[in-house]
Amino acid sequence: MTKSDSSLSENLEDYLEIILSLEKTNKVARVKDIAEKMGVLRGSVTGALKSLADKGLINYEPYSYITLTRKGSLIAREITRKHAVLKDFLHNVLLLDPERAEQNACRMEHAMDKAAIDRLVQFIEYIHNCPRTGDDWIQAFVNYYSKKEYSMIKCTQCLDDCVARYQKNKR
Amino acid sequence: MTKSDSSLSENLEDYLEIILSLEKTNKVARVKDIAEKMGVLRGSVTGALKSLADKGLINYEPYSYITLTRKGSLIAREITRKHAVLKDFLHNVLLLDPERAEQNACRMEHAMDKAAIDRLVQFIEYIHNCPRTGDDWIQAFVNYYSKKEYSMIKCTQCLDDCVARYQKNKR
DNA sequence: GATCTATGTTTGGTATAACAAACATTTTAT
DNA sequence: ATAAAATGTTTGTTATACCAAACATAGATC
Repeated sequence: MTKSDSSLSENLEDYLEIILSLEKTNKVARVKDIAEKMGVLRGSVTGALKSLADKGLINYEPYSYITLTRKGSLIAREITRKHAVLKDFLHNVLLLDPERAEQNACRMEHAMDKAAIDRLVQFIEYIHNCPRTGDDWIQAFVNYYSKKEYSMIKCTQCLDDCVARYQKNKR
Repeated sequence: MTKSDSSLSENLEDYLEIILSLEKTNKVARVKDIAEKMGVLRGSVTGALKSLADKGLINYEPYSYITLTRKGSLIAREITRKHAVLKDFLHNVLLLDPERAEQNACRMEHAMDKAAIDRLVQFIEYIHNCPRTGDDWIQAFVNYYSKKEYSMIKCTQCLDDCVARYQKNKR
């Protein structure tokens, strides 16, 4: 495996991700649509496509449609998965608004390796499955961060509810 | 505020962060040390320093020592804070080993905006302060991710312990 | 089937960021 | 005080990635 195969720039990762999403909706990707989604001019896309083709990640012939190779598809799906996981965490756990979650996920997807993402997935799962946490615990986070002084007054009640819910679900 | 002021490349952010850390240990930063920490040759540093000086982020005269301006210091500390928060989360919450936590934090620090980091800080705090979670809950995450099948057998005991600990701390 | 329009490519130029190696300056040691 | 060593800078080249605008091709319309 040559260097150019293993190390993809963030930029080229973005191209792959976009090509995958276009493949899903349109079967194939077109330069015009890629340019639009990347926010660049069509001329800039051609260069990127040559680079991706060199690395064996897309099937590309000038003036023809673009599809991902097996290898390109694997990478594109990996990045798309990272994106989805991060957006889920930012929006549904940290409770950031959808736009901000999306913007941050777009950049973070290039910064985290597989081990970190995999562990984050397990962590999100843990929150949902552990009887001590769950969705209501996440919702209670709103009370925590939205108030200057966190009121611990309701903790007794909250803990009781948590235990009661567990007992109820156990049987 | 001109464009060059507000938008710093990840690369220049790294330089600022390194200059700050060198200032802390050596009062001033030297080209040689910056080059070493950045993993580039000395020649590459000079160009970056000119760029940072242009943006008013460092005090720089050829052949002289380098210090951060007020503005540069603010940005450098902001990035350093992001780095610390992320490393803490990756290592002490997701329980990634220190090296991997560090590597991921290095890249993520450029990807997350202030709102996302601030919310993450609150989330970490919430985990520590909420009676339903806390340090022992994080430790139990090890059991969750390290086993193929998560055993819910000990949940009753864990929940009881959690309640007992809360009652004990309350008085 | 020729023409027009949309789409894709090429070319020349810009900016960032690095290296290698020649060169300049500063500091250290004799 | 001078020579040597360490440190800092410059220059020319490379690679990525973009734009603008000229150019080429393909598809749609008449």
